[in-house]
Amino acid sequence: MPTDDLSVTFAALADPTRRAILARLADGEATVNELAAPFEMSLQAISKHLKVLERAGLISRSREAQWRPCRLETEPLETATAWIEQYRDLARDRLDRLDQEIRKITQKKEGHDHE
Amino acid sequence: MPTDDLSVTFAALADPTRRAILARLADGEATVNELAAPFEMSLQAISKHLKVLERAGLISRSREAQWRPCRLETEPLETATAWIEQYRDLARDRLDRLDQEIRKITQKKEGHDHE
DNA sequence: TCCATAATCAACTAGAAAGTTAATTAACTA
DNA sequence: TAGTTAATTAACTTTCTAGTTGATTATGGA
Repeated sequence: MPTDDLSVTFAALADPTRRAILARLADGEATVNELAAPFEMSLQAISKHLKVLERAGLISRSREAQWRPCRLETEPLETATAWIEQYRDLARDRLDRLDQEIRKITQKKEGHDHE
Repeated sequence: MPTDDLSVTFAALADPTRRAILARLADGEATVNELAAPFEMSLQAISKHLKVLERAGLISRSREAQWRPCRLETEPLETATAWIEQYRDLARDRLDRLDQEIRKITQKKEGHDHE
């Protein structure tokens, strides 16, 4: 299993239960039981999912009496989008340049056709 | 293993070798051997990574004689960033509102202090 | 103190992921 | 046709993941 930050972040996002938990947390803090409520699976399974999210830095947990409220942390989300966008943009630029080349060639050809 | 599109995309991105392959492809098409060259692992392993990327729709492959050039496909990258940004923005907005509330309360308190 | 609640830890299982080597397919080349 | 190159498929191993149940820890309340 890769252990670099980006891999850990993407791996954490690669599960619908964990993404649903993050979506819920975008609305505000919640306890483990609250987060577990919508799902069929056991509380222990949710606890494990939270551990994965915490390890990825996507959530943080405090302590209030016997509750451990979770909150969303956006920093790894920034890093993840930054990575994706970098290569999306590079690919886009390259395609734009290709497109321009094709246009140039096509225009030249059309010019010759008309003369 | 979850099989929904987003999970498949994020899982594909959760590996440094695969991300390096995508980074290379942002520069333009490449064959399997070209993509494999920078890595220590076997060609077969790279072939498997490419299969994962293809299944996620992150690359497409054509055929030219005995070569199968790979190209980057950006559509799943868009979907992935869209998901992330949605919840990042929701969380950001919520924090902004919280911040305003705190400011209001602090200003009221300060007002009273000075009267 | 005793009990209930919130959550985690421990041990286990089934299935998936990532790598290996060996064999196979497909296309070009002499 | 025989040989070479590009790439995939097959079989196998090791390690990790995601879930289970049962036991344990930590806190608060009667």
